Amino acid sequence: LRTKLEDLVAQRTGKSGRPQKRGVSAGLTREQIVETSLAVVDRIGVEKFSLRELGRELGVFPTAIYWHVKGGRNELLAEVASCALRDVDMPFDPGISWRNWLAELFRRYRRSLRQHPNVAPLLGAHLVSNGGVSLRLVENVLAALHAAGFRDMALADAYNAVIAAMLGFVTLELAPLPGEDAEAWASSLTDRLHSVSPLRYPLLAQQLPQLANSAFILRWTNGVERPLDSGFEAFIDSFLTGLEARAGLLS
Amino acid sequence: LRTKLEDLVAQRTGKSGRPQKRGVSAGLTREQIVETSLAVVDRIGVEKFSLRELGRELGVFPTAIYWHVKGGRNELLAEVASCALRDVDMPFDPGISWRNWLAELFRRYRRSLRQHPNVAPLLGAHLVSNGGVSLRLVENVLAALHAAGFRDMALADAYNAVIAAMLGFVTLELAPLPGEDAEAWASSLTDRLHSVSPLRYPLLAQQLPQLANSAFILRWTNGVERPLDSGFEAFIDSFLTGLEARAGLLS
DNA sequence: ACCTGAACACCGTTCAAGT
DNA sequence: ACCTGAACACCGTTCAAGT
Repeated sequence: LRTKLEDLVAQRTGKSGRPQKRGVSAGLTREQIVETSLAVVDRIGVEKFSLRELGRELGVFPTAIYWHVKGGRNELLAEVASCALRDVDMPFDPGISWRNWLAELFRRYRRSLRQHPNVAPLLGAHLVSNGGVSLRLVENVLAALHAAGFRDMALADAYNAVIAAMLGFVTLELAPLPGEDAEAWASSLTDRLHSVSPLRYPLLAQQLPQLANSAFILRWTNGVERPLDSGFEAFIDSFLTGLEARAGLLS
Repeated sequence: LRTKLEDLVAQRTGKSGRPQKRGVSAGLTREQIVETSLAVVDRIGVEKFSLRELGRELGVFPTAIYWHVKGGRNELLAEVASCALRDVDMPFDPGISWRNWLAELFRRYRRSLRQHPNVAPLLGAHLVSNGGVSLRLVENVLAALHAAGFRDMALADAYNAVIAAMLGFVTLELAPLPGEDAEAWASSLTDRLHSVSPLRYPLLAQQLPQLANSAFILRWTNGVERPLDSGFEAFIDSFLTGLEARAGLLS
């Protein structure tokens, strides 16, 4: 029954950090909080990211954060997402072909996310942090598609397709492993693949050398350790070729 | 200091459910647990899904679940993911064109996930639950691509592109809203869009009627309330047209 | 204005104990 | 075999209090 007290003690004397400078302003700023949050997410992932851990890192009580960012954890993660995409911005250059411009955008987006892979689930699978993509980038994509000839409804559809293409592959490629029992899960998957029946799954069994741990659904390592470069290029090439064909039909 | 006691009491007397049948086997089965888990995820989403809530729903102590599923929460969510995709399976029919077969697969996948939209983040953004897609489905996709002429490395790349296309759009379309402050966040986004400068963002401002709440990054509602049917069709049409062109270059 | 400190209502998971 | 019950080590968030 005294564990509660111990909890309270642990609140300030966590293994690593602890609040210091008693009674004096720690001089927190919103930017500092967001940047530290990104660093923490980079280190432990969004699943395990907590305001208490962030407080430890900053040397303040976790509750101090709320004064600077009212929205708490959610708002912080949205900021982290847009922070990770700082460098993706790319002015649309009417000199270059719209297709090449989009291809370059896709590659830049992937390069940026590879610097902060743990942010991928935020961008790909949560509405809020979709706001991490800047309106400037949206405008530029619209400009590229406008140059391609898309208008009105066709523009909206093409836009949605482009954003899905930009986020989709990379979200999957960088999808995080299970937090704890990663190696147990990995070995259970390799067992399952090793004992795949060539009768029931002939192609899978035959192509396994090229596919195991290098293909979606069949891998136990994500894109950080094992980038899917050629798959990515195949994907954006297919998509953009098709989009070009679509643009050609626009009258 | 007595709150700990109250916590323990609350453990069995949660608002809704409570363990009954003292001392008698509750007759849990793994299937029952997984199906109830899916129902709970459908109701409250994976973020808020907890073993304690699941225990309440099942009328047992949350710790009882560990006897049936050793892996705890992670293993359960993986099962939930594969459970949600039960009906996606589709035999490859060599009679139909591989392109049409893939298009139909994409639509089936989307239809299935629309029945369980809260499962989308699991499939799109976490390595484990990628295992939710059955090996049968993998084999069939390989068969379709084999019929298209892809071999070896080109097959692996095409496969990765196809899976990314299948999951990517839908993951984004069904991305969940922020749990709590959804309406606060929504109104802040609408404000931001309403006050978009036509000088800095000419296309965005002009196309806003078609884009607001219907386009990625610019919406505050997900695909459950607002399906992006035509965007989806544009996406898969572009991708498949490009893939077809790629297949044509194969020698 | 900015932060501490206590408190509330949650979590996942382990493990001994009951039946 | 199957479940209870207690315990441990965590969470996010609110709010009064300090300075």
